[in-house]
Amino acid sequence: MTKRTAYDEKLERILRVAADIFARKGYHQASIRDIARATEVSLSGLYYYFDSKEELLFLIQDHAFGTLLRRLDRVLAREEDPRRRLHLLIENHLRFFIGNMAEMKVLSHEADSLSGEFRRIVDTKKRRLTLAARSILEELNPDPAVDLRTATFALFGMMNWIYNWYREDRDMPPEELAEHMTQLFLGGFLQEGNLDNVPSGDPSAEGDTRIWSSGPG
Amino acid sequence: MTKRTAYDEKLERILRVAADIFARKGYHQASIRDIARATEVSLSGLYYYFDSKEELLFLIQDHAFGTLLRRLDRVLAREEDPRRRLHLLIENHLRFFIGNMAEMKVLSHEADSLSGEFRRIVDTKKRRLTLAARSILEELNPDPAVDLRTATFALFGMMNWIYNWYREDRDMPPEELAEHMTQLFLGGFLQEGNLDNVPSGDPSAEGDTRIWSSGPG
DNA sequence: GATAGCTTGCATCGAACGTTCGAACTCCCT
DNA sequence: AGGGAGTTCGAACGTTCGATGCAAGCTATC
Repeated sequence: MTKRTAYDEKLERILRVAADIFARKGYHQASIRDIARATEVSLSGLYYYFDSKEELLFLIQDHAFGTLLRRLDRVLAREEDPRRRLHLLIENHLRFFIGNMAEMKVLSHEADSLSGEFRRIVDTKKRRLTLAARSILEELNPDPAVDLRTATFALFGMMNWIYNWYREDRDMPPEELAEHMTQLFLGGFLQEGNLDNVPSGDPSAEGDTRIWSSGPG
Repeated sequence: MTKRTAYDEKLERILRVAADIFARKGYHQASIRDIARATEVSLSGLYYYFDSKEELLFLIQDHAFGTLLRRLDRVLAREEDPRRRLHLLIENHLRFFIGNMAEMKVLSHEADSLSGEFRRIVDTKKRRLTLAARSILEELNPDPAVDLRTATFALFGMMNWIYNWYREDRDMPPEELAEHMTQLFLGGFLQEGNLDNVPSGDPSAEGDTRIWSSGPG
């Protein structure tokens, strides 16, 4: 059924190039003229493939999120152990993120730039992803003192923030990064087994030694 | 020295209102006319307080970051224990973040909107904050297998992401959130003492499913 | 009541923006 | 060879933007 027409291919090319530009300059900064120049399609010619700049943004986001979710479903389908499921979710997320930095930056950064029906559709997909993560965390039977909402968003924060710092030529590949983050999230930063409560301030503290003093008094 | 003139107060009010607008509409979306309307200062009147829209954005970011760093210095000065220092950093960060959501959203979201000298100055402050966190993590003597760069940015991701989900009326106050995140980061999601490595796949498992395919080759 | 700092309204500039429209081109089916 | 649908284009529209200039008025301090 889904025949691969020339139309489809050109549209996908436009989406890819536009995502790059949106990622680099920001959605509102980037002009349709920029995209026309980069795609080598005329200004008016672009409007044959979408009705408005906002729809173009929507198509990028929806396509990216759809792919991410589809892969997640596929990957999670054949694993039951909660820890491994968490690891798979993180790996899937990071792999796709790093492999499609532009799209994912647009997704993270321009969430508010959509409105109306466009916004609703993307938000629904986002919610599905959040719930998937949350339900895995539930399966893990965490310390009941842990707030699940906080933990879920902490996890996504950890993962999604990478577009602010990750460099392919400098940082480890996604699979390795996924291991690190899984380990970290499941309690891996300090190796020591005993984790008594994080200390609250001790009133009998020492003098006024400023250990880390870098800045203005 | 620093006398509190009417000029200063009005400027700060402008910065505050402008931050609100930038946070809500985005920097490029918001017009100087929007800010004139909201501050009830005339269009030309605004330009008495800054020379360009970009400088206005810079003033907001620099002021917010400056305050954050100043408070951090003060708070860390009287604590030596690395765990408590980490807790203080997180608490300071979240408290300021949540108390100044608009400014911090602008800071996180419009980092790329500055250029030249403005950009340089803000980047320097950002770097100082990153290094402060990193050096505390070093003091903690973590599992040497942990990559410090990754861990540092994971921590900031966890914290900075909150502007995407935190609601004052729904979520816990910053102090409590700081405890949760400190606990989480130091290894608190699962309570169990023994954290053997995150499971690598058990070869005796089901069929040919690749359970945990990590790492290149 | 003069002086300096601050503020206003209004008019205007050039540049850039998203979008539209009718004409033209290309390709395939007959 | 011809026709029609699908695709592409150049040119232009109307609007908004950041920024500036200017004459006038306000207000507080000496």
